[in-house]
Amino acid sequence: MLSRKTKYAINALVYLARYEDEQPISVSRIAEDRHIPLKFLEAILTELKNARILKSKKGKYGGYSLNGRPEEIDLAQVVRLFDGAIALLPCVTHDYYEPCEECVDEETCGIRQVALEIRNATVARLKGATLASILERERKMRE
Amino acid sequence: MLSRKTKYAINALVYLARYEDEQPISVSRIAEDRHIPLKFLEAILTELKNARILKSKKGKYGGYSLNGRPEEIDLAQVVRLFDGAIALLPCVTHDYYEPCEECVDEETCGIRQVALEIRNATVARLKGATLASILERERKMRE
DNA sequence: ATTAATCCCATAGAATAGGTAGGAATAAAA
DNA sequence: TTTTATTCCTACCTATTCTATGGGATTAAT
Repeated sequence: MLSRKTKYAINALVYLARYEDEQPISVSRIAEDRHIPLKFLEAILTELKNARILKSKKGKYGGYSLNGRPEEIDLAQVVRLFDGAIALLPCVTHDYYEPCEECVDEETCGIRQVALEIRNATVARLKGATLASILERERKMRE
Repeated sequence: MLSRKTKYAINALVYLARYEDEQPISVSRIAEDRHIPLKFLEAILTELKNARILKSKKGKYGGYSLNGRPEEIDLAQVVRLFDGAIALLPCVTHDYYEPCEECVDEETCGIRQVALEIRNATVARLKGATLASILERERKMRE
């Protein structure tokens, strides 16, 4: 399951994409509109900024903006940032690779194969889930 | 990522399937062979027994046995038992269903669709990963 | 009786999740 | 130049979950 942090992050990003032309948007506006604890969201947006997914503008009338087009920002990036590896096992991740401590022989590990297939399928879908595509889906469903 | 508990459980189950004709097998044997902390494994096998995935025989020469054929026991059952829901969001699980607190409109939620597709694909693969199929994969790979 | 198991209950340290508090720095507007 | 609205920074806090460990009661085969 995704952590609250990740879900809040996704919600905030979708919000920013939706009101793209009103950027920069303040943390407090997003927090109120999406019912996210203010200070918690502040920390989340800071992380997104450090990861260069968002950019910020300080001072009055400042706030956060997407650092890139909604087509370029996808859920794989966000999930990895907050929840770490997407895979079920450390030995099938690309970014966070580590052997399984208890794995006697990685080459012939039957669980590993399954985990690898699941990872590949999941990553592909998360990468396909860009902010743009999420907004598009929502638009279609509202009809 | 799967918890250690789940990984230990899977390892123990594969071990039992592999030495099916030597059942019942004691906790201490599995713990030593697979390098799992004894008392921790004891608790894990108790849970598997309560879930009727294993059965036990007390006293000398006792131990644990699979409660069913290796074709009938799959990773979806095990993962659900120890790590809970497989889905990324509570609103797309079957067993543990809960709405997302912050979700304004579940019907038109764009993230939900993605999460649902991922869940379906993942569950299908985990259900396909029976103990029998895992052993079969390992056999093939050793060639 | 002895031995080798499971069963049962309680405890505990470490890490993580989720959230809070207060104030400094910055920048636009009045 | 003061006010106002914002991000930035640092520190803290609590509850829960994860990963175990310890001791002894019960059961059953030899």
